[in-house]
Amino acid sequence: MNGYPEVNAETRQRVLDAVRETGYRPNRAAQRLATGRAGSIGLVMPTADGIESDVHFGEFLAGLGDEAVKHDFHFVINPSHPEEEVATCRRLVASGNVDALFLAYMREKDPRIAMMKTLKTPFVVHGRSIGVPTDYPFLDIDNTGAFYEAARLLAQLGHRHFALINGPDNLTFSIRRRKGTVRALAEHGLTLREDCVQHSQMTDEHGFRAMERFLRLETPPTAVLCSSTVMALGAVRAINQAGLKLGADISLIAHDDVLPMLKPENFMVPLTTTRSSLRAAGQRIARRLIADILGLEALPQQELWKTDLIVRASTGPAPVGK
Amino acid sequence: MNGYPEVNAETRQRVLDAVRETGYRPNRAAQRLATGRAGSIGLVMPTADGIESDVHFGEFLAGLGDEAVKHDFHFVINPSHPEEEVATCRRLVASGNVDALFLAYMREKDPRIAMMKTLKTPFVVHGRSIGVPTDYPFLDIDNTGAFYEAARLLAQLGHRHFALINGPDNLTFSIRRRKGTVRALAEHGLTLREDCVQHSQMTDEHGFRAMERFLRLETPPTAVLCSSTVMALGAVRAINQAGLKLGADISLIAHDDVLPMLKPENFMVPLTTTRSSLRAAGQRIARRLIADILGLEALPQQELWKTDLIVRASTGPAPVGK
DNA sequence: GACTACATCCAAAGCGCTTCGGGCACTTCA
DNA sequence: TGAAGTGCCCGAAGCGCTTTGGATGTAGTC
Repeated sequence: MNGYPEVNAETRQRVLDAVRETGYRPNRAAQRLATGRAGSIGLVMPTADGIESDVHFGEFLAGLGDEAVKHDFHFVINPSHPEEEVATCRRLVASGNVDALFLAYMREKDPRIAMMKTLKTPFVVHGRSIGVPTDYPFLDIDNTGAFYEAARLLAQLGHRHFALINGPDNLTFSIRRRKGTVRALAEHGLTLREDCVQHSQMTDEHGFRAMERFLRLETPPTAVLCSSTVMALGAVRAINQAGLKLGADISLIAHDDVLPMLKPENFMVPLTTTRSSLRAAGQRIARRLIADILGLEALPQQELWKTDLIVRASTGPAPVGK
Repeated sequence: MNGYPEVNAETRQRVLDAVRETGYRPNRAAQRLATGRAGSIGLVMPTADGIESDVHFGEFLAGLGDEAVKHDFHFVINPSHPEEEVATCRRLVASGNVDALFLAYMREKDPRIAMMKTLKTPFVVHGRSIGVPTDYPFLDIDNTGAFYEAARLLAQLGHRHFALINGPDNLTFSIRRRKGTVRALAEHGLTLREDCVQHSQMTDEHGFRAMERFLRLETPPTAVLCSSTVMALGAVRAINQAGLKLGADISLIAHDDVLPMLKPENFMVPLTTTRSSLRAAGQRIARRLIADILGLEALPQQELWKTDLIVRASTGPAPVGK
């Protein structure tokens, strides 16, 4: 069954027939015990009572799945309180249950990376940390670049007052997006005011609340960057509710993870976006992990994907006099 | 380490100390091989290139995780093409990799149930099938009742023309919701016209398209039932775009799975909903599965949760003359 | 003092698989 | 004709754990 070269074709056929008839499946646990491998990718899912789930997680998982199914791999998902991720990762690997680990939700100086480097289990990071040596395998999108270009476009359109509706402030993608924004503004002699920045889970409600808050400011922003189309949803609602015209009174660019659930082109005013498919990232990471485990093709260890800046109707020149 | 009663307290302490010092973790594969169990719940994730991922899946998973983390259980997720779910389930169980299986996305006469009954592995179904004996463990919400009551409320408000924006037509929750709707209408001498029904994946875009289509009809509906707040999002947009007033010209009730990402109370016009927390369902199912595996408390094998009908501003009396 | 009764500890068996080194039968070559 | 080689098959070892039936030592009993 395992493709040894010295067995007779006829004998092999007999075995295979028997397998089919009896519906035999090798016991994975025994297989793993004997070989040390069993076709599984481990991941830690941050969750706990009261902690909001993240839509993006499911989409990413779908991508991992697309690829995994092709090689008969499965996932071992270890739920964990977000505070205990390092310990959970270590335990997951030590349990000998997984052939490789996938790491996400990177933070600044993320301790998981150093920990993983001490082990021999292959891993790939989705995203990148900050403040630790960049010598680990990762796949990230150019968050800094994406938001730099988005902010630059808005600045070129004459906008002077910016706001940023961002993801959680401890995650590195948020940090980089902010950095990219600030850099673009600086080049135009502008700054991002502290009261025009929101960091939170990426839900509709947080987007709405943030935008509402911005619009109550003495000098409200005319240009808004938004870390997710889900947050943009809320932001747009707040804009409408305030009687403002998106793309005229106020411009907005959102990052689009290409969630099938919610497409920026279908917004009442189609959104200008920085785009990068989360699902594609999942597929790619699964591919790399599996190639690594199986010793197939050597794929690049570090990848930084550019995002697309797609201009639609939600951006326009700054309103005069603002 | 495994709590045998005959070992000296002092000896045990020595062992435990050693464990701590060396960071020893039992190999799960070996553990499973020896005991036949290893603390894992299996689930099959329907996915494939080109198949849209489902937001609801992630939320449900979070619920499972909340509970699993308390007992140090993990999940084994086996991605599978939706067409091959039965085979994948069988294989997952046969692989001896999971202590229990969780089944979702139930269809009519779902073959997975009969298959699982022939095995000894515990399982719980999320939802219920139709057309097979109801003697298997499940947790479902009363979809028929939910949509019956929602439709009845709208009928009582004087609505005569109904539409239904539903999930995929092969899933039983969709079938039951439709049945509940039809039943309520029948009691008021009304029918649900075939061209006022939409079955599709529950995304914003499908909601929008469906609503657009309905509004182009000669006699457009004034009352709309919607299987998800995500679809309602699109539907509401179409309503706005047509210049109609939600809650006045047209009434809408959506089913709310309590997704943190998108709250019906935050819609521009807050949505009337039938509510049942998907995450809570996940927690409960994990609880039942784990109790079963560990032989803890005996929990009910079949549960049918009522939904809440929460009236907000998206429903109102039928416009006169319609 | 011999014997039973405990309290502990330990060693062997076995979970189901993979790997690997022999071993058997047969062929080829000098 | 014997040695060397080849094709194929199979049995034994071992992966790291749990379980269990002694074995060992000590205390209590008559």
